[in-house]
Amino acid sequence: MKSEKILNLSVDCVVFGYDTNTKSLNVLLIKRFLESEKEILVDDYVLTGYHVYNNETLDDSATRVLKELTGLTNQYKKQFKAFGNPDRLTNPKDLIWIENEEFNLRTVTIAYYFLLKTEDVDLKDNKFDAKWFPINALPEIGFDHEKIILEAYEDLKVKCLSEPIIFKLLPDKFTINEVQDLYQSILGIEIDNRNFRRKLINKKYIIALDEKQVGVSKKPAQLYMFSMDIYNKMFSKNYLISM
Amino acid sequence: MKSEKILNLSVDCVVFGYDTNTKSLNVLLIKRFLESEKEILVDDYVLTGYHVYNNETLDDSATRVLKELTGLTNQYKKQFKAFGNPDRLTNPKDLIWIENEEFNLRTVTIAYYFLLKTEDVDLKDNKFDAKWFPINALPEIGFDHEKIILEAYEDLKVKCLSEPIIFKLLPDKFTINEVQDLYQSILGIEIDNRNFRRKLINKKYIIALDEKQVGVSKKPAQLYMFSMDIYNKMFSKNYLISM
DNA sequence: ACAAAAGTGTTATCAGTACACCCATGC
DNA sequence: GCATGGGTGTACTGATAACACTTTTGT
Repeated sequence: MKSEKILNLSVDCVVFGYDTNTKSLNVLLIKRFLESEKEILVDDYVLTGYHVYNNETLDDSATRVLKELTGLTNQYKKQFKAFGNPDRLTNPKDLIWIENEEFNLRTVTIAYYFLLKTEDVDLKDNKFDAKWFPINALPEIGFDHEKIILEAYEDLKVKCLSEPIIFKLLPDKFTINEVQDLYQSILGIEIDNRNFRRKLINKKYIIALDEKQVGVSKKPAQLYMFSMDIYNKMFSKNYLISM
Repeated sequence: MKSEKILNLSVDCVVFGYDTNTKSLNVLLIKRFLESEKEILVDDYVLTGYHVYNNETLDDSATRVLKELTGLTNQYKKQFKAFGNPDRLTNPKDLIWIENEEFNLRTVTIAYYFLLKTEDVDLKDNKFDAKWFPINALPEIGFDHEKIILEAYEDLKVKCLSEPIIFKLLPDKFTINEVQDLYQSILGIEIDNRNFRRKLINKKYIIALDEKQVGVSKKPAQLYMFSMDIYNKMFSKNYLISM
């Protein structure tokens, strides 16, 4: 089977990263720019995405797209929804853009989100002009990609309450306060520091290291790591009905 | 835009219903049967599904498919995953079957599940030979549809813990014990009746009616209903981090 | 010595869990 | 009158929530 693009099928990837300095949850977007002789026709940002090839799985497709953008593989990935409204690519700007690409007008996209460590991504000389944007300060966005981003964000909010995926967004070694800041950024809430510390430190899969922060200009904090092994052994399925 | 099938895109619907008598969570499947002169070529069950039309949304597509099978509209519906492995339709039996249909070999299906009241479905003279099967006693199933069913079931298990979707599976008027039985069927667990009653009756959106069961051969139970209005007004988003 | 962020304890309240018997009804 | 499923109360335990000050470090 020859490797051919499926013209009415794509994957789009919402790439989330967390910046521990600015304490903001960011999305990685690529630039879309097109001008004629006298005017700028398209100038905005979109998700990274591409056609699915006829001989690859949807998951592989998303993995490939992420790799082309960031060079990274083996990142946390979740297929969260398919978007396929007949009019999803029919804004005037999008129509102009599509003329230059091999897209079918009616394309269904399988949307994924990725969670990764901002520090792992090097955007110097990125061939797509990729840039991080805070989830709360998105630029002008093309296609229906803003909707896709917001639905990914909703899914992330729900999922981070019940699964330890938050650690995918943090460095391997982190402080308790960094975890708290991250929860606060994602959920948009305030959390009591004392209660949060106690709760987190009591988890067996949160391991205190023999290390403290270095290079900080104030009191350096204790570092911790997350152990997926221990977490998995704990069978953390509890059937708490809380509807 | 003329209404045309998109040959490499379909929706498949996992239809869940609950039988309060047998206390089993059921899935509605349709018969697949094909024979040559001398042998039976295909004889199993599959999900109901169909191509997406080029001028309809994915949601509309699923709604249409459900309506053709059951006559019902306005049922609870959730798009939960896309399935698109290149080899998902390539079992020998499936290849024989596909010859008779207009399917592309590489078809991506957008999978939905529906929750409805078994009593609302009339299977007499159903043109697809549809039949209910307990989720724990599925027959031989074609394509990759068993996988799709099991993933729908997993999603349902998780979702019923945090959202009141369980009532979509029950009659409008139900007893506390019916709700308990349903949770037990879905989750495969035992629940303490006294604790469960207290918890449920204390919810403001569970309303005791001025009615009891009729036509039962033992002590008739108090009937209750679920109020979506009250539930919605309660803003039940609580940010309990329980990972 | 000072600024900044790290780190620490107690109490009150609520929710979950475990557990065994009586009651109302239809037959 | 009896079999069947419906319905009830209490005590224990663990988790959450509210709340303010001291400590450590780098500069």
